[in-house]
Amino acid sequence: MKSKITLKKIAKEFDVSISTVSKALKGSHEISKEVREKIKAFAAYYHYKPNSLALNLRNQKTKTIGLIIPEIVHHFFTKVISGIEHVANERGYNVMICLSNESYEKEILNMDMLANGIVDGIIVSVAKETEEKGTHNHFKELINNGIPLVLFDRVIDDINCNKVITDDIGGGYLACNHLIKMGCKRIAILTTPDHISVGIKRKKGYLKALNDNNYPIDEDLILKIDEKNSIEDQINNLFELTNPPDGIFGVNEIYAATAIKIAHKKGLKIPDDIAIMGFTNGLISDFTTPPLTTVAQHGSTMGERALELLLDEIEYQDTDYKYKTEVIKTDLIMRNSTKKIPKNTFK
Amino acid sequence: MKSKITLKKIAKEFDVSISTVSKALKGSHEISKEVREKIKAFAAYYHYKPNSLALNLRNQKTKTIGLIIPEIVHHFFTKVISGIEHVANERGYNVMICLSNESYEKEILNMDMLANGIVDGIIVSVAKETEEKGTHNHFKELINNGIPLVLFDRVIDDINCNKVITDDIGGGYLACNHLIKMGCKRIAILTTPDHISVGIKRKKGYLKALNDNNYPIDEDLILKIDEKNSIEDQINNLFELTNPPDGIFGVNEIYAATAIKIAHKKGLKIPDDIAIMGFTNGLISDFTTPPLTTVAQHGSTMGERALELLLDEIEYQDTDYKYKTEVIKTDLIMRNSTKKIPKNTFK
DNA sequence: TATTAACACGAAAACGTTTGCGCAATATTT
DNA sequence: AAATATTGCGCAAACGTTTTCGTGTTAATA
Repeated sequence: MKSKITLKKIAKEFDVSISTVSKALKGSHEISKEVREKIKAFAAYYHYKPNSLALNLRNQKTKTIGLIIPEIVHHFFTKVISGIEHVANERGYNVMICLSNESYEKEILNMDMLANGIVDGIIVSVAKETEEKGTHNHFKELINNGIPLVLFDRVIDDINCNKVITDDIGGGYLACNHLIKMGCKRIAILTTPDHISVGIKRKKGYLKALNDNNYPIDEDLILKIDEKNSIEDQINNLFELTNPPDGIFGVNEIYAATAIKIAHKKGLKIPDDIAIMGFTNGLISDFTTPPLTTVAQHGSTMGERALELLLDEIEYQDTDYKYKTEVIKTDLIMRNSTKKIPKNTFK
Repeated sequence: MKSKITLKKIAKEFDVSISTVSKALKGSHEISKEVREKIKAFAAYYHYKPNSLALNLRNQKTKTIGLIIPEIVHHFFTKVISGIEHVANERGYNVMICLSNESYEKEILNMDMLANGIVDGIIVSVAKETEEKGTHNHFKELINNGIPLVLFDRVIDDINCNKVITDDIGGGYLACNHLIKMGCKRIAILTTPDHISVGIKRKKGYLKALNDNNYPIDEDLILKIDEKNSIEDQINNLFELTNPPDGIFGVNEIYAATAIKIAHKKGLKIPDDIAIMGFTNGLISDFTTPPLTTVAQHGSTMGERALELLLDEIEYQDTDYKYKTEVIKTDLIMRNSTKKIPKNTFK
């Protein structure tokens, strides 16, 4: 276990100064060819690599950016990470990923840790607990400290910074509108409690689609799922209604896939008896029976754009930088859980 | 955009030396109570936090560990990350996650980057390309540089370091044996090409189970899937055999779930006509129809153990450290894709 | 031969921290 | 009053790097 080779050790080896070694390794013509070559050879032999900490300290930048996400066992966030990694590679940056576990405390802890010189900028998707609490001082402080911040997916309106969001309203509209086109008459939505921003927006799109098509709004068909209790039990109640839905829109993959599961148990045929849609084209959607029609939200594009915005801000020279909010459009992925069955032509 | 507050700036503010400020903030009694208090108050007001880079450089350690995984859009690895994060939090470490994208080059790039003082140790799951290539010098160099290394899941036998592996052979045995118990007579395996270590091992377990039960080995039933071509097409061939299988063991979730998909298309009933098993209890398994019986490999436990081993090595004081290889047992998760149907009692 | 140019290298500061040691100035003891 | 103890603070080194400036030696020019 020999310790790392440094400029100092090389300098001692040849009885020259540290600066000579540094210059030699950089190929400076200040240093005679002879000395240059032998130092280079020696360094190569011992696999010399400049210590990053020292470099970062000197340069006052780390070429590393921090990413704080609520959860990692989640397909959407892994896609975002892929997108971020992709751009980071291209532009010579590293990524430090931290998990908030949806906790307000942990989010602050992570931010404090990253903010102490470790990273040049931070990308965050806000934890549920923070959204619920509505306390945003840690973000303001970060910005005050001059550390560039980009919020994505779950953002906070009154923080002034770059943002990348999914067109959740448009996606909700897309989903509900599709179910209407498929001939559904009573369309339910499986959504989140009211403090989750993306849930609210997707529901907004759903309501708009109903309105635009002159469908009545039935509160019985709006199910706000509380994840502290059994998701399956809560969705099951929907199927027990005296006047049950013939179309279901789940605002995420799990809700929709669980609905499929229950429909199977009830002996309902999908999509004939009931059509089911999801949101987020994740791992599950393609392997349910039938495969889930869903709204794709392009996680990796979001990641790419988030990092690009961050780096633009970091590398911006002038003083008149203007923050942007980018909206990433969603797309409908048609599969068989909502297939249109022409009336009276089947059997 | 005011820049970060430092000891130097505080020192200038009160016209004292940097060391006075440092000591005051640490509550040293060397400094008079009066001065101590006013410095503390000032620092608190400006949210002073010591610069991590400087600290790390001075202490010659970073309390950060590096993690290199081949892929992140993969449930198993996200579970491992969760486990690692969990232990890291408890023991005051940070985690830097890097993706090799299954590429040999990128793996080396990541290792080089991490090795330059940024981290105190590294955890790696080897990229497919590296396994295929069989070149392991970068690992040896790392160890030579005195940087602790832990390999997990996909490991290399002739690298001397701590390792955490799944009991892949045992898991393969568990799966195949279960299918035998369920009454299957012709059991196929969907596995990987021969250079992927975990695929080989799971197949080994499958072969052992066949042997132990005096089942013949039929090469037609051993399908090595080449992911460069359509997985679905390759599996489909299995169903077209003149003497097709009545049980299928996929060495991962995707292969098994794809088999289910094809069985549905062929109009086969699962598990009555054909039983199907997976490996890895991921997101998909619970949402297929019927839900997949599978072998759970406890990713988060693996992550936890990997980091614990790494930190033990990092924090070890004496010179007689001994490397360990930990084998994490697998468990059978019974679901309905392999349900035993008692003969002649159904319909 | 005296002046200047070119060459080859070293010293030192800077990034932000911590900490052992030294040294005044005061306070306490003989 | 003299010797000693205590208090309160600063200096400087160390971590590893880069880079500006200075300087001594040799070579080229006037």
